[in-house]
Amino acid sequence: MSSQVTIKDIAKALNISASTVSRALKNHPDISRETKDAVNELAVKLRYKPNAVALSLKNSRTNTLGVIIPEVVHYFFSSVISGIEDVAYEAGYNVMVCQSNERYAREVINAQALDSNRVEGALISVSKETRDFNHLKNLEENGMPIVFFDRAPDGLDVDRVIIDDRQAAYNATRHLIETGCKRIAHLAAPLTLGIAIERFEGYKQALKEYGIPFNEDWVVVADSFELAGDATRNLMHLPSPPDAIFAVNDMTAIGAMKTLQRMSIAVPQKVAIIGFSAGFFSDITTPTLSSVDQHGYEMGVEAAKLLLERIEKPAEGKHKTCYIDTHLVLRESTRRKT
Amino acid sequence: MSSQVTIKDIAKALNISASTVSRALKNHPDISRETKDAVNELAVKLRYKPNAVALSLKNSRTNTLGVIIPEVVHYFFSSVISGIEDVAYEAGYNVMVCQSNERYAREVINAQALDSNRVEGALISVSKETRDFNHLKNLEENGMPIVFFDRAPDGLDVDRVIIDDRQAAYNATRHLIETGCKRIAHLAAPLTLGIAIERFEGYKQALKEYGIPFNEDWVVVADSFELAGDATRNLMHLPSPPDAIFAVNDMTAIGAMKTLQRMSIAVPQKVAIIGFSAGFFSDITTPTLSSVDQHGYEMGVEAAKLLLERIEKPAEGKHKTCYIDTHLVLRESTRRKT
DNA sequence: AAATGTTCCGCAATCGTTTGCGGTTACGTT
DNA sequence: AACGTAACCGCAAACGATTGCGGAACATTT
Repeated sequence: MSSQVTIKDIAKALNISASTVSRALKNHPDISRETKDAVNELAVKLRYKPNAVALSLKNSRTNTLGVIIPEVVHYFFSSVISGIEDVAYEAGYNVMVCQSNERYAREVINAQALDSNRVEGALISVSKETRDFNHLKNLEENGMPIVFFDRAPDGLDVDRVIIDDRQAAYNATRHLIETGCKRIAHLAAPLTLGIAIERFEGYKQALKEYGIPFNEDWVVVADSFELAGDATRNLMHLPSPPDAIFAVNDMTAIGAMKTLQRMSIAVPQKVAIIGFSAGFFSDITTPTLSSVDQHGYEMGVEAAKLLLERIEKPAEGKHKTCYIDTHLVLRESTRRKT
Repeated sequence: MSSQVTIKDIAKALNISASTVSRALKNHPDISRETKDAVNELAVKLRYKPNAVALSLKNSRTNTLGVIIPEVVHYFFSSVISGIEDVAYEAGYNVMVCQSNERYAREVINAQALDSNRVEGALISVSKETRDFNHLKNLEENGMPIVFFDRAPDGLDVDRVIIDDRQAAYNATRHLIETGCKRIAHLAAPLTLGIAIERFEGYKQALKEYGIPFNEDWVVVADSFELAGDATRNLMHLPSPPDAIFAVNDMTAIGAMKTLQRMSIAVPQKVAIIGFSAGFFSDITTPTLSSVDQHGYEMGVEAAKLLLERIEKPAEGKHKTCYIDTHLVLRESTRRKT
């Protein structure tokens, strides 16, 4: 019952050797028509399925891609997974998804699991906690192709598919400026994350280019719905409160928006808000949220493609950085250009 | 470089047999202290990692759980995955996630993939298209333990972890009634899905018990943000428009809410709305959305636990249905009790 | 001195599949 | 009658790790 049908079972039942069965199933010319027919008939009758595990061992090819992401429950990351899955599926690969839950320790274990399971390549977005990349370097030194997406380790020569965070942040900030905002706050992510720094830099760059003085008080580390509440309240109680907020991600932006509404501050008239990610809930808030679309699905597709490329012909020296286009999705939480 | 270190490599380097290396690594008493030390030292030096594929073949245990879900990009499903992952991880299992994308054909392929990869058990939520369950029955007949969650095949004796959809729908509808609504519409999912029927039944039952006549015109099949728009407009243009809407899921509820706002109909004063799922975006709408919390994470945890139980001691005859508690999350889109 | 025990290690089979090589028929050719 | 040649098929090794069994070398006991 519980034991799966093997090639040997078929062989035994037909009184032939396992090799013959194997060849018959692959339509090898050495095997006679009758034998093939008999084998095939019995195979479907017994519901024979090749044992992928045995094949993996034999071929040293698992046909599996590994993925390590911080958390599936974010629209952006699950979009990426969708993109990865579609490409992998098309190419005959399976996908093994691991979550780090934004924990470094768990990420290390995940990396080991991928290693032990001999996945043929890994797609990785590092956790917020991760500062040391040795577990990932080891992976690569062991010969595992890796493509990083969205969050890549800084200062390492690796393949990565990312967005131009600085540019995107610049664009978002510029839009606020161009729609008349002058006192622009930034809710940032912990500056351990490379992308957090990039976005912060883009923000500063836009201010600079438009001759708006940078005000330290208007930059607060707050990168979640919950944290945005306090941060926003504090900002609005400053002697000189901001008239716009650029948030490092959508949930933070929404947290800020909700708080402003509770304080009866009109969005976008008094304070404009722009987020980052364009998770689809940016569509459902009132007012709807302007945001930077990161195109998660696309990113997943490109990352998986690049990884498959690396698996086919490994490491031809140079590592590659692939940029995914972003674009501003302008909705109701920012003002219109005049 | 690219080839992984095996037990044989260690054996060769130390001029001992593979068996000895294996035993040394497992601290077998037959092996002398010195040999063990030598082996262990070399093992860490060479970064030896046991080949999980070879182990799987030997033990006929892959230590992997398979999951088939409609789409990861829904908060509910990704929550479930999180729950599953945490339990699996704790028990030393890996998780292989497949998406059906709500397509029957893809679900069949997914099932085959799980079969071929010899996962030790499967956690499945069927697609909207799926009417024929033979691919899943085959799996089970081949000895693969399966636990269904949320969406289980109707009329089949299987293990499942679900919510009491009828009761939950009843509760939601009752709440509308008790807060003074009298003309309650229902935006339903296609009635191919068992859970759609159950929710519809719960809705009707509440009406009946409170002596409110059932009005066919107020039940519309619409189960997405987009579909909710038209449905809601049509409903509100009826000679006798509803004063409340019970939607089969949150996105639909939000679609309805957005549409009402665009029609300048006050929520919840003119029309109250309650959704189903309590995805966390129910928190971010304005007004915030009342909903039925399905506890996705919990469901994942329970489903994984049940599956592990079945894997340990298989099919002791009876199949089990495990109900996850739901509860009403009352927020601003419904009226308050008086 | 012989028997017994102890310590340590290797042989070989196993999991399921593939594949090079060789072997067995049957048939046709000279 | 002897040989060549297709046409079919099986043996065995390999992938990496585990494990029952047996064996060599040495120490201890009688």
